[in-house]
Parts: sequence; C-alpha cells; structure tokens
Amino acid sequence: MLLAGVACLYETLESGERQIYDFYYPGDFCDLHRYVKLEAVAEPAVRALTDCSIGIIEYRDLDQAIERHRKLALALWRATMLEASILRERLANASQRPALERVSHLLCEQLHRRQAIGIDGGVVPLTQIDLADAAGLSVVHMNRVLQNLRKLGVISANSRTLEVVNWERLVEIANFDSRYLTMPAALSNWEIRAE
Amino acid sequence: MLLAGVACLYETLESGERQIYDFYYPGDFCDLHRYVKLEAVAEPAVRALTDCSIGIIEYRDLDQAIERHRKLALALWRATMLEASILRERLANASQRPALERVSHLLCEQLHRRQAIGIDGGVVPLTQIDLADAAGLSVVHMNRVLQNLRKLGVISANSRTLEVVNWERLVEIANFDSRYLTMPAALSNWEIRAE
DNA sequence: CGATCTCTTGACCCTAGTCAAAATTGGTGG
DNA sequence: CCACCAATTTTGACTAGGGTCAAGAGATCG
Repeated sequence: MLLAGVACLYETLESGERQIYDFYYPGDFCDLHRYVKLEAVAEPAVRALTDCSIGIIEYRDLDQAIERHRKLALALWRATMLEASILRERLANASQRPALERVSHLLCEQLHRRQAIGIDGGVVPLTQIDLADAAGLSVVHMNRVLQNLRKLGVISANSRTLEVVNWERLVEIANFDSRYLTMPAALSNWEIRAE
Repeated sequence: MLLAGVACLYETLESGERQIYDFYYPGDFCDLHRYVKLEAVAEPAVRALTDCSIGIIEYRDLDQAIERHRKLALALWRATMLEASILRERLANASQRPALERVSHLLCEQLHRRQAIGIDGGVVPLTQIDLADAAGLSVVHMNRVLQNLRKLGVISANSRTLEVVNWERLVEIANFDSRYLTMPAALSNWEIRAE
C-alpha cells in the first residue's frame, strides 16, 4: 500500500515500449492483483516514480482481517472494480480521442485523484516521458501537446513543473466526466492498520 | 450471467463513437459491476451482439451465496481482477501496437476465451463493425486489415463469416501471450445455481 | 564541469481516418 | 420466385494526425 509519493503500474512490451497502466497515489493499494493472484498470470510491475514510502500488509493479516470483517472483501472487490473502471476510461481515451483531448483527460484524472486524497494545487508530478507512456503517445508529440496547452493558458508556462492553472478549461477540453472515478464509499469507512 | 450467444460491454462517447470494452461469452458474468456498485458511476451498458439467453441471479441470492460460501466472494473478486487484466492488455494493445498486430491480438483473445469454454473451431461471430469499435479502428481500416490477414492465409477467404484457419501464424503476428487470460482456477470449482 | 536526464525544435514520412460510392448479402413481403 | 430494402463489406482517392530521426538546449547532480 502506497503511503507517500507516486508510483505506477506498468509493463514492458515485446517492442521495448513501456506501457503505463495506472498511476498510484498515497492510499492506493498497488498490489492487490498479487493478493488475489490469478495463476501464472504475466504480471505487470509496480515501480516508484518519485521517492515513495509504502506500508506492507502481510497476506496473512489481510486474510484475517477479511475473515473478521466480511465486508472488507466487498470493499476491496470494489477497489478492483474501480481500477477496472479507470482502465475502461483510459481505453476509450486511447482508442478514440485525439491527442489534445487524450492528454487533457489524463491530467484531469490525475488531478481529480490527488484532490480526492487531499492533495490540492494543480501540480502533476510526472515527467513528459511518464505521461507519454501512459497516454500512448511519443514523447515528442506529448511535448507539443503540452506546449499547446500552455498556449491555451491551461497549464503554467514553467516547463519544469507541470501545473494546471485553469481547471475548468481543462475539463472542457477533455470532456471529462469524473463519475467513473467515484470512490467506493465503503472503503473509506474501513481502517486497516498498516504494518 | 450469459448462458448463450455473444454480448458486449460498451459505451457511447460524447463524440458519438461506440467504444466496446469487452466481449462476453457463455459463462461470463456480464453484470458484476452492477452488483458491486460504485455509487453514481457512469455505467457502461451491456448489449447482445447475437441472440442470447441469460440467467438471472438475484442480488439477494448472490448475497446469500456469498454469505454461505465465503470463498465465493474471493472467486468473484478474481473474476473482476481478470476483467481488469483483459482491459490492461487491451489498453496496451490500443495504444502501442499497429493495426495488424492489434486486430490479430483481439482475435486471439476471442478465440482463446471461446476455447476456454469449450467452443472450438476458429469462428469469431462478430461483424467488422463490432471489431472496429473494439479495436478503436475505423471500419474501413478494419476491413483492409482483415483482407491483409486473408492474404496471409490466417483467416478464411469467405468474407461473411470470420474464421481463423491458421492459429499459429495469428499468435505469431499478434505476439500473443495468453497468460493474462488465465482463468481464476477457483471459479471453476464453484457451481452457482442460476435462477 | 562533465555527464546525464529531460525538454524542445525541425524536417520528413507513414499509418490510419474520412468521404463517397458501389458491390454483396440477407431478409421480407407480394 | 422476384423486387426491394437494410445492413455489411469493399474500393478508391485524398488528408492529417502523430511517429521517427536527429540535433540542440536546459537543468541537475556528483
């Protein structure tokens, strides 16, 4: 479980390209797929993008917790469902929308998720390379799209840190409907003692 | 739960395009996301692509079944995990691979899933339109890709029914590694009385 | 103060989309 | 059995979005 920093779930394809499936922020379980292990599944890997600290929950402890609170299983199932929901949205994004919209959408999602856990401010702590690998664009094109967004006054002019300064405009460009991200309410009612 | 036929999970985007997220075959739960409902989530829809028959499991019954067999929750959680796995693969597919590979991969997945439930023979009962919407290609391009596959002797010449005749070649073109599809073993050990 | 990583720019090309029209197939009903 | 309609498949011509290659400019760090 991620406590601080940013991590991502990714895989390196045969072509050598890196595909980033999802980003993780503090509070996210970044390893559930390992707990609910499908046999022999080719496993995507988790990797830190910034300095991170993590909490480790032993499988045994999780087993026990689930044993004790049966609703916990449901809550975790929901978390997986949410992840699937995010993936669906990203799939629609990648296959149907043009680059500007696609990148905007990705940024919207990140900001929204950060806000949901209390991190305000429009900073997105990812490199253009990470974003490119997540959006399925070349780094070069990602760069041009970001410049475009700068011209539109949506993100700050500073090229070092990516910061969204006009949230509304971004949502508009992205056609972003945050409903797919709605957090499973049940989960927030559960406290799991990490480690 | 789908008993016969083929259905799909899809959504119509703002642009009017239809994005198909997943296909369902007999034995698939096509409605779990509704049971484990995330509040206010914009819901994708399920729709039959051929004549279908379905089994309905009342939420109450499912609740009870889960109550009685605690491992059932885990099994269903796994089913969702598998769906996420499929979505990840499809995402990688859509954003990184060129059309020929992408289409081949999609076909591989469908055949593999059909075989897993005992439907042999290389027939894929989907229209080019469905495939296009699932692969994120235009119908025109999908058509050209399929012609290409015909020329390569991978699918049958008959344009009405899509049938794969050279499975090995297809797998090769697609760079298909079926591990991500490995069925959660636990699930098959459970019998749920439908209806 | 190199070495390295990230960001930027320009030139060129190719994959896949769009538009538009025709060919094929499958019904449906007279 | 044939005429007609709708859906699917096919074709061709043209376009454009985004990839690739290559080189240069900032940052950052040891």
